[in-house]
Amino acid sequence: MQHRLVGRVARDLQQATGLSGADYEVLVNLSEAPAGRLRAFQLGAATGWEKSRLSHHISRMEDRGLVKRESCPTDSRGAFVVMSAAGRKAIEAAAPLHVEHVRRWFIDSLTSEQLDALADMAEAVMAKLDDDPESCPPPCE
Amino acid sequence: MQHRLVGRVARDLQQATGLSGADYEVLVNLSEAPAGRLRAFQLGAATGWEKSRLSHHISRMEDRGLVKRESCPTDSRGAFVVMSAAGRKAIEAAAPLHVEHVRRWFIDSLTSEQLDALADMAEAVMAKLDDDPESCPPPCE
DNA sequence: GGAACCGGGATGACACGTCAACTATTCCCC
DNA sequence: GGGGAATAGTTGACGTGTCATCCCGGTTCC
Repeated sequence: MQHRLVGRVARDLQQATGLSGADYEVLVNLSEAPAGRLRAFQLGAATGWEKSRLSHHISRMEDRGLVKRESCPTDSRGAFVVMSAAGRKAIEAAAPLHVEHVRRWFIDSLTSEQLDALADMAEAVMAKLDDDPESCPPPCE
Repeated sequence: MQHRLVGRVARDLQQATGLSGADYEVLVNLSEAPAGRLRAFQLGAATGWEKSRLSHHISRMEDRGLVKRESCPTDSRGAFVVMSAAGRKAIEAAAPLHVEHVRRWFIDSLTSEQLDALADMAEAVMAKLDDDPESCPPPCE
């Protein structure tokens, strides 16, 4: 069901705005940052992605003109990811639609008690994953 | 959380047995079928995958020797997917491990009441997705 | 000062999924 | 029985995600 739900919401978003779920997540994070710019590693932390995935995705988004890369003056190996005007426009168009879709397909299907219960479950599973000997993928800091 | 959980279980499975989640699903379905063989469309229905995805995946598994394709005598456009000896061995090695991992990371994190509640939620969302008028590309307002 | 090491990031190869054609066969109905 | 729709499956292009590897600048420590 998770697969179908996410697939559905992603398709709706894609069709309506041309943004993938990943694009959306990147742009949301950038739009919440001062001046729409973040260091790549900060963006990685915010999304929980590996740096490799992030780098690839930023490249693709750069090709489509949604973001730009800028070098960092204080750490010359670093890179900023900056939202372009097109990126800003895209996220502003997409956000309300996306919220509405999630509500329509997910939130409205469940009662608020169910949502609370679900949050508890997610937390329980995450806790289990966290205090594992060698589970490193997301929170290695 | 779903992403992390599935990722974790898949990595464990991959590392221990060399099978991906998709491989596993194919082999489980084949192993439950008489003679370890199914028509491609039956396998598609069982997994819920599109035929294209199935075809691609079967090709990859065929390259690795886990399954074979055979043509169907009664419908010459059809194809059987048959588990090979290696495939049988792989699934028999993987199944108990996989069950144990799912239990460890998921089932044991939750109470049985939570699991029941989760099943209800999944059903509710699926029902909503099912009785959709195929929400048209143009936000049919 | 230089070697070893670390952290930020890029890159290439590859697995996976989806979409859009395309082929080939079978079904159905006039 | 002949032609169009439906069915079964394949293929190619493309976007996405992971892994391993490399590069390069900064730190640390001798």
